Amino acid sequence: MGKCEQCIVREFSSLKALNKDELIKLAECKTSYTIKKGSPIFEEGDLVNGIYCVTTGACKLSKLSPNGKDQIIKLVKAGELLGQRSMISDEPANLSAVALEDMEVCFIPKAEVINMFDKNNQFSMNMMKTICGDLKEASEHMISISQKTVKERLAETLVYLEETFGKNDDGSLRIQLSREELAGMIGTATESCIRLLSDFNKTGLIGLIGKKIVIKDLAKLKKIADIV
Amino acid sequence: MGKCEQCIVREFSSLKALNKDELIKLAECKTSYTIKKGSPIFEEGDLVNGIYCVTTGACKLSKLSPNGKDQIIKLVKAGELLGQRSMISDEPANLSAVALEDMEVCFIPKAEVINMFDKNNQFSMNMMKTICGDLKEASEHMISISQKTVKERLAETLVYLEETFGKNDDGSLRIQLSREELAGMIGTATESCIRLLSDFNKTGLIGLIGKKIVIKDLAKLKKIADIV
DNA sequence: TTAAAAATATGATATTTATCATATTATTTT
DNA sequence: AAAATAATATGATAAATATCATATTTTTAA
Repeated sequence: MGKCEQCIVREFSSLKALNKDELIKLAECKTSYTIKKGSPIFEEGDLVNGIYCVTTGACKLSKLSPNGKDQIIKLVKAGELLGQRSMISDEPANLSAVALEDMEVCFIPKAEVINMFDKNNQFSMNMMKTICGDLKEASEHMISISQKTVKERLAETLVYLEETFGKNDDGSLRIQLSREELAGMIGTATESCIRLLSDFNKTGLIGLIGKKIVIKDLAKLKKIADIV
Repeated sequence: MGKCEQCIVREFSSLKALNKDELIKLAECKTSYTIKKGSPIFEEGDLVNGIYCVTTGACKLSKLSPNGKDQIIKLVKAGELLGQRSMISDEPANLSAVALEDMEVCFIPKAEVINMFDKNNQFSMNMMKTICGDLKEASEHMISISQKTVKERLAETLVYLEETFGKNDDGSLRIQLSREELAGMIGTATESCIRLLSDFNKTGLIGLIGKKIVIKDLAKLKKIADIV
């Protein structure tokens, strides 16, 4: 059983408010899981009776629509928590969490989280702030979908992916999304997404190495995305 | 100065967790405001140093986009709170709150809210649940904008408006939105919204009395919106 | 009350984006 | 390694929606 005390990722989430004793207690009640790329951590409709702390890897939070399209609401990376919404609301998850790469996550049962809420105000305040941040992002994402063109949203998303997940040695985006997943983030048809990537490639904004994407002109992409 | 104890709307928000003493204390520190239809309660960029409790009336939370369109993120009605996101995040508001009808609101300063967070866990838990609910709604709204047609979204919104705000004696929607505002909720051009209302009118789904809208076939609208 | 302004309505057209069809390339399975 | 499958790519078209123009109605202000 790993020690939460020595786990650096806790510094990046609400858990940073916990003191030594609380971390020791946390280490005793948590369960660690390894999740293979493509596997779900939880699925739409599951009762998530606690929260997951992502130690390594990243996942997507998405919802399958009746027409078969998977809309990606948010990407969650190492250091972030997962499942708070469902746990706090006491409702089944409205989104599925699926690993985009191999992951390690720690599950913290609800009773323990609630206990920490009660005893550590800074922890609950941090959690509130995180959720408020998510809410702000959701509003902005909504406006972006409703008022920007697909081209602008693709540019915006590519910039976000590079700035959030970094790049490999060959300059390609570290986080590997299929074209279908990228389309799901943008809220467009897969073909439209592929077509625009192709355009960006032709105009030198990006490079395409197989299915890998290299950002070649970040400044111009930002300009297209209208994020100055 | 009104007594919070005797104010029924508190039962509809996180404030329901407060006990008698807390309500008396609240009544002492709150400030009441009257807001005329069309006036802002706060605007994008304002630091909202507390929360507003809506006593009567309703308002829209919206964001003005660079192209001049006002995207409506959420409607807030009597009984609900306003400004939590900004207050909790300690950030300027990312949305403007503008009265859709004459309103009465009570402002509760941040210090008092934080104090209640610390002393009353149920209150902070309620607040978290509300914000989580908002987050869920935002996700669903996002999916709706990205995967449903304008027609489906208009149907969905009309159903929502009748079910949430009720109707007048003549059967028209109680909440009065301009076509432009309705378009802003749906995320479409005003003309497109007007055109579809006209279609719905011609096919007997709704009636149009001047600018008022009467829902005539709720079941069929729900079917169009795909909310069974 | 009348003139001016704003909101609603509708037609014509342009633009954006989705869909369908079909290659081409990459990946997996046998 | 070859066959099968899946992912990516691109063209041709259709559908949805935005935009522009202009008329009509409603509201506001002089």
